[in-house]
Amino acid sequence: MPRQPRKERETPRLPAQRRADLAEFVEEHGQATVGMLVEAFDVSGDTVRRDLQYLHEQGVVVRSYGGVVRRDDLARFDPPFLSRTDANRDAKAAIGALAATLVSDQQTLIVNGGTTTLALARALKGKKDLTVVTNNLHLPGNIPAGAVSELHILGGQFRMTSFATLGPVELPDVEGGRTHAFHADLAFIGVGGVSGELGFTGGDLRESSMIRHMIERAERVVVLADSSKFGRTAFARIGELSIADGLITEKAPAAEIGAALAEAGVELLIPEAAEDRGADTQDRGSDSEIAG
Amino acid sequence: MPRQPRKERETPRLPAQRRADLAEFVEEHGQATVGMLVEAFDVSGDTVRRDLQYLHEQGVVVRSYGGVVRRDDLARFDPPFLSRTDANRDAKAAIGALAATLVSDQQTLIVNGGTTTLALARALKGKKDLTVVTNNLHLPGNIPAGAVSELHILGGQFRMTSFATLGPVELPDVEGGRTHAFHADLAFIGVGGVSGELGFTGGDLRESSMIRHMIERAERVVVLADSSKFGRTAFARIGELSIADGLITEKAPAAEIGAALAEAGVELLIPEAAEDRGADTQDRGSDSEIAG
DNA sequence: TACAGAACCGCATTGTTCGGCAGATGTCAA
DNA sequence: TTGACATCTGCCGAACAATGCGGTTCTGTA
Repeated sequence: MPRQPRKERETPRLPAQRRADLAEFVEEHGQATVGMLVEAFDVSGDTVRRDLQYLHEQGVVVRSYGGVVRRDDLARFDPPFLSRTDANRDAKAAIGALAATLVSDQQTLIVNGGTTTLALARALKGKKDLTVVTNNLHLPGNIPAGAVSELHILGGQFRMTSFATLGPVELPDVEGGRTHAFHADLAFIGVGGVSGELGFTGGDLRESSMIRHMIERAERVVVLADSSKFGRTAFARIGELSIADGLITEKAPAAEIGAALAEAGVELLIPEAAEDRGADTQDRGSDSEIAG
Repeated sequence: MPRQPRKERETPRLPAQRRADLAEFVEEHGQATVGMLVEAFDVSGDTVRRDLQYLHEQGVVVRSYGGVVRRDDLARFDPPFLSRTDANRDAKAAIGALAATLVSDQQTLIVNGGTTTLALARALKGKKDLTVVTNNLHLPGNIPAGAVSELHILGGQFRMTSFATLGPVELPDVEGGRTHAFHADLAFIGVGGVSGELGFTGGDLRESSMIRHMIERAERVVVLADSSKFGRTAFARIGELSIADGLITEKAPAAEIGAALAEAGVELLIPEAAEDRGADTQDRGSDSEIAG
C-alpha cells in the first residue's frame, strides 16, 4: 500500500482509528486544511481527502474546498471562523503577501507578535521547509502546516494584548538547564509606531527589548507596518529606523517619514495595486460551499 | 493443531480463553493490529483474524482493515448518534469544572496539552491571581484573562497534533542564557491512556517525558482523563499510576482499574451528577463503524 | 491571464482478507 | 485400542482494500 514507506510508524494507526482521530482533530480545532492533516497524520493528501470525504458523507464534518469545518460551527452561524475585529485587515493581508515574497524555501525566519505578522504567516502558503521561530501564539493555528518544517515557540510570559510571549530570544536546550542562541535569515517585525524622530516603537518595554534581540539574530530585518503606524509613537522605543533593512506597508508614507527612511537606508516596499481586497487565504466564502 | 509448533508458551490457552483475552487486549489498548495480536498471543494471523471476526460479530470490537478498534472510540463519530460528541464534550467540561474546584486563588498551576486540560482552563473563570505554566497553546486563547495573573508558556518545538510545544519544563531566565526550574502547587495532566498494568501513557515520547518533568515540579498531581481513556494504552509510557495524587474522570472506571488506582494511592474524583449520557454507545449497530 | 493548490480519475503496489484444504488433537462409542 | 466425527489451526492462492503517485481538470488568488 504505501508506495513510499512512512518515515516511521510512531503510532501504527488503523485506517478506522485514523479517521476517528481525524474527526476528533477537526472537532478540536474547529477547522482543518488538508495540508494540516497531512502533516498531523503523516499520510498523503489523497488519503486525507478520502477520509474527509468519508467523514463528510457520514455527516461528521463539513467538507469545503481546501479542508473541512466542524459541523456544528456552521450549524450555529454561517460566518466563517475568524472574526474580523481587524479593521485594517486588507492592508495587513497585502503587507503580509508582499512580505512572503521575500521568503525563500528552507529559510529560517523570526516572527514577532501582532496581527500584521500574522498576515505574513498566512501568506507563507506554498513555501517549503521553512524554520520559523516566534513568540507569536497566533502562528501555530494559522501558519500553513505544509510550509513549515519546524515551528519553535519562544517560551516566556504570555501577554494577552499582543497574544505573544515575553522572554529571551533563545531556544531551550533539549536537555534543559540552558538555552541557545540561533540565527535566522530573516526577521519579520511588526511594530507599534514608525516615526522619523524616534524610529520604531512598540507598546511594551519588554516586547521592544525582545524585538531588539530578534533583530540581532537575523541576517535581514523587515519591518511590517500598515500606514496607521506612520508618525505614531508608541510607548517603548525599539530602535532607530536604520535597524531595519526593509519596511513593508500598504501605501506610501508621508514625505517626511519617507525621507527619514531613505536616509536610514531602509528599503521601502509597497504592494503594486494598493486597492486590494486582501489575501485572506484562510477565509473561505462562508456559506456558499458548505458542501464539497 | 499447530502445524508449526509453538515456540513454547507457558500457557497454552484454550481458544475461548484466548478470545476473551484478545478482547481484553483490545479494550485496553483501544486498537490492535493483527500483527500485534499475532505477536502477543503467539498464534497465526489467520487464527487472530478468525477470532476478531467472531468478536466483531459479537459486537465486542469493531473490525477494521488491518486490525480492530475498540467500539467506543468509533462510536463517537457514528452518524446516527452524533450527539455523542457533545456528550464527550460535556464529559470533559464536567471534568474541567471539578478540577477547577481544586484550585485556590493565588496558586501556581502546571497544565499540559490536550483538550481535557483545556476544559479545565475554561473552568478557571472566577479564580484570582493564578500563575499558570503550560505548553498547551490552546490555553492563551481560552483561559479566562481575569483569573490568571501570569501565564507562562514553555518554549520549544511546536507539535501540531497536540497543539503544544515540546521542550524542557523550565522557564527562561530574564537575562537569557539559562533556564530555571520552578515549583507549582498543582499539576493538571491530561493523558492518553490509563491502565492498571502500564499506568499512564501518552501519544508521544517527548511529550510523555515532559509530563514526567511537570510532575516532578508539582506539589500535587491531578490527572484528567475522560472515561474513554480507561484501559487504553497509548504509545509512550508516562509512569505508574502512583505518580498521580488524584484522578478526575466523568464516570467510575471498571472495577479492575478502580482497584489499581486505589492500590496506587490515587484519589478518584467523579462529578456528582454522573448522569452519563455515554450509555448510548452501547446500542450502536456494530457494523456501521467508521471502518472502511 | 497566469499560476498554485485542490480535487478528481485511474493505476500500480502491497499488505489484508477470504475460502478451501490438510494436519493435529480431542471426543465418544464400539 | 481404534475409528468416525468435530474442532482448531496453519498454509496457500486468489480477491480485495488502502494508499500513494502521476496526470488532468477545476478553483481561487495574484
